[in-house]
Amino acid sequence: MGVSKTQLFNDRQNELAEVAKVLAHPARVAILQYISRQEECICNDLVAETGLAQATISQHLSAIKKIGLLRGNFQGKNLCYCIDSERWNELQELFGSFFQNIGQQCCAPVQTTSE
Amino acid sequence: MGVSKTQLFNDRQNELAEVAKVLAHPARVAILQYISRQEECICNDLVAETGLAQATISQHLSAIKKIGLLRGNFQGKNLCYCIDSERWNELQELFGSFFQNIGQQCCAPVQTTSE
DNA sequence: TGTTATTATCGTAATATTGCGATATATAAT
DNA sequence: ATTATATATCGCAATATTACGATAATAACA
Repeated sequence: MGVSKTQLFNDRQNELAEVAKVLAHPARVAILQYISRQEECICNDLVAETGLAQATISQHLSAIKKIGLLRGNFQGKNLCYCIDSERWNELQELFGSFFQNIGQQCCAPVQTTSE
Repeated sequence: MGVSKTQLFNDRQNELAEVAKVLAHPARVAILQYISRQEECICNDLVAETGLAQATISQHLSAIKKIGLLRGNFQGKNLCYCIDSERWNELQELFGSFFQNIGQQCCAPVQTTSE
């Protein structure tokens, strides 16, 4: 098989999983962190920074782009990447409320008093 | 290849990716949400709830367990699952600060004034 | 002990991901 | 147009994930 049965789950669950999949590789985590640190966005410094091949970095970038997190624009001669901050906030909210909601309910102390 | 080069990244990046990998499937997202909703933890209701086979659910549970999020104890006759709330808070913090840190820096408005 | 119900593990097939070299595309400068 | 540099895409091999049926292990009860 190997195919996730996404139709069994709701949109929110599928979106959260989709985004988590992008964060599920340390290279992409590192790329996001690196891009955010740069005043001027970057290009293929990521190759030097991470030690991965250029083709591999490009692939990771396109995964990040696929969920709407990456913006690229030319600044003089270089193509500079940049995180879409609006989308970032959206995802922060998505994950934030996910952790919050479950955290509030999980392992609530069992009342052994009246039963 | 197909092997992630984790040695190129730091522990925090690898842990975040490891956890994200667990959240990267809607079934596991749904399982976490379902478990947290139940007063009494659950057993194989997840099979009925999700429509996945029992073996598949068990696999997903073991992925959740692998990152320390699952506790199981016998309550009467049934094995009942429960989220480890201490670990949950830890991961909430991990993701929270990840989103926060990048959110603060990303796409900072370029100062075109003095340059 | 034997039965029933629940959960875990094994084996396997289908599909997805990771990584990279090679190559194509795109942009800026010559 | 040509060259140099940066980025994207293709094709492939290795590995990982997903799903499930079959089967084993576990626990409560008769």
